Amino acid sequence: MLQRIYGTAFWKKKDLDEYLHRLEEAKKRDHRVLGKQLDLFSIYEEAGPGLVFWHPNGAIIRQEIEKWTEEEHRKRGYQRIYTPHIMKADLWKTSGHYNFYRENMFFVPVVEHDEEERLGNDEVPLTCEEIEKAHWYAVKPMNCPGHILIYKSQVRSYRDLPLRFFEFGTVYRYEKSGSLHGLLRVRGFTQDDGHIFCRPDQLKEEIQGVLDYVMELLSTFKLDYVINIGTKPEKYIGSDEAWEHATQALIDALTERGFGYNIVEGDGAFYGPKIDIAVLDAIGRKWDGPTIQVDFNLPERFDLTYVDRDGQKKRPVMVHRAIMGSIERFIGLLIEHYAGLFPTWLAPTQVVIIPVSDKFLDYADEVYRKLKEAGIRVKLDDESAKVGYKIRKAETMKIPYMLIVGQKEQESGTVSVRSKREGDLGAMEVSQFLDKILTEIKEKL
RNA sequence: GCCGGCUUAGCUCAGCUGGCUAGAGCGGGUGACUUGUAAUCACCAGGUCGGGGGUUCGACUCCCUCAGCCGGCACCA
Repeated sequence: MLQRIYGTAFWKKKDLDEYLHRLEEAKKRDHRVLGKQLDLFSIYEEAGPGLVFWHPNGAIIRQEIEKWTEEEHRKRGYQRIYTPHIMKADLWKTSGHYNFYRENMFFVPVVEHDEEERLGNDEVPLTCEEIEKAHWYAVKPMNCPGHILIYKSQVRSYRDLPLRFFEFGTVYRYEKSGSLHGLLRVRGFTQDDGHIFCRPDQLKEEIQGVLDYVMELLSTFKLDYVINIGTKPEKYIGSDEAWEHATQALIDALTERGFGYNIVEGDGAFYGPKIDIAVLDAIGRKWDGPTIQVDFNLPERFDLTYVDRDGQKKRPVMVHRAIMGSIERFIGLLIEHYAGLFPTWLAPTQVVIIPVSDKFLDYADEVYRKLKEAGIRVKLDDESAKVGYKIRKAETMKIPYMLIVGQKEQESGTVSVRSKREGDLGAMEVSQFLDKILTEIKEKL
């Protein structure tokens, strides 16, 4: 009989202590725990593993991030598009996903059946016969084919390039059960997905544009990261010259911007080299998010062309890129990164007003209206409970600001400000507080 | 998917080697209290113990199986 024993060893007691401390810290920041505590999202056994339900609080965070992302894309010359969630299986044969990615895909059979027979029978979804006769759709695991169809919808001139399409593309992938992890690894997620169609000579500049955007994201959220370049794998398509050109474009783009990077030999996709940027979580684990991938394969498979200056049809280069990667994963990382205490612009509830007793409800309501009118996400805690209890509730929910109002404040027309970050800030005029918080929101502090 | 562990109330968890009507705290409801910077008190309602099957006089407890979760591996945004 064999008995397997697992263990983790440390050279010094201090290393072990640090490790244990880090685990404890990570537990406090765990996005799955905070997600429940802050009422952000949930996942249900009965709905399916890896499928996320965004609660009102989580939805606010997501919407704020999407708003920001959408605006950044617009500024950077992207055109927003929408594509369907299911498409015919044949399309995925053309794209090659059916062949290479089938085991990760969800399929939808379309069946003609006798409605009478089906009524009241939910035991067997499909008979073997029906499966044989069904024609199949696939739920999209990626957004590229949809973007490509739009590219192909008209003849493109070299003057049209680069063409940059952007979509919040929700995709579904049947990830192995053991790899699922809260929001960080799910089966249904939304990519901030974009595809750039350009001429080969535009490649480096386009990559730099994406890189600049990624850096804007990482600095806005103050995230730590590592940059990796994945080069030509053993199995690949496309000419060696094309690989050489594209890989060099990635390297040059990074070097000219002064970024360090690791080369991961053979880690490129079979269709082209890529830059992956891994974001670090609370315990230092790396999660790929931002990605820039050059693709020689799909333009070929879908026979994409543009008419060049000389009147000849030429093949465009395609760049797949995601800035956050997946919104689910990105928010998961943010929850851990901020330990649930979101910057004010993202906080689901930005301010809670706490009247000392019911006697001050009228004044509290007056303050509430003023903030509401200024566009602040504000709540009035009108429960007949002690101040200490209400403060505790707000602290637990990690609300950035509490405004305590009682006799003093009502008489002087002020509010007592308690900041989650800065502690007790004392009494101020409502307008003074508004200036402070509105600046904070605008500056994304 | 693989290896190991786990699954009891909305949440976090008790429940000894199988044996009376399965417990607590938080949360929820009701009432009282009218409160000054991290938990006021009392009462009440919530569970076919993850699903299915088996062993047994008897299963939350033992076995099988399915599902889900957790940790790790492998794979990926």
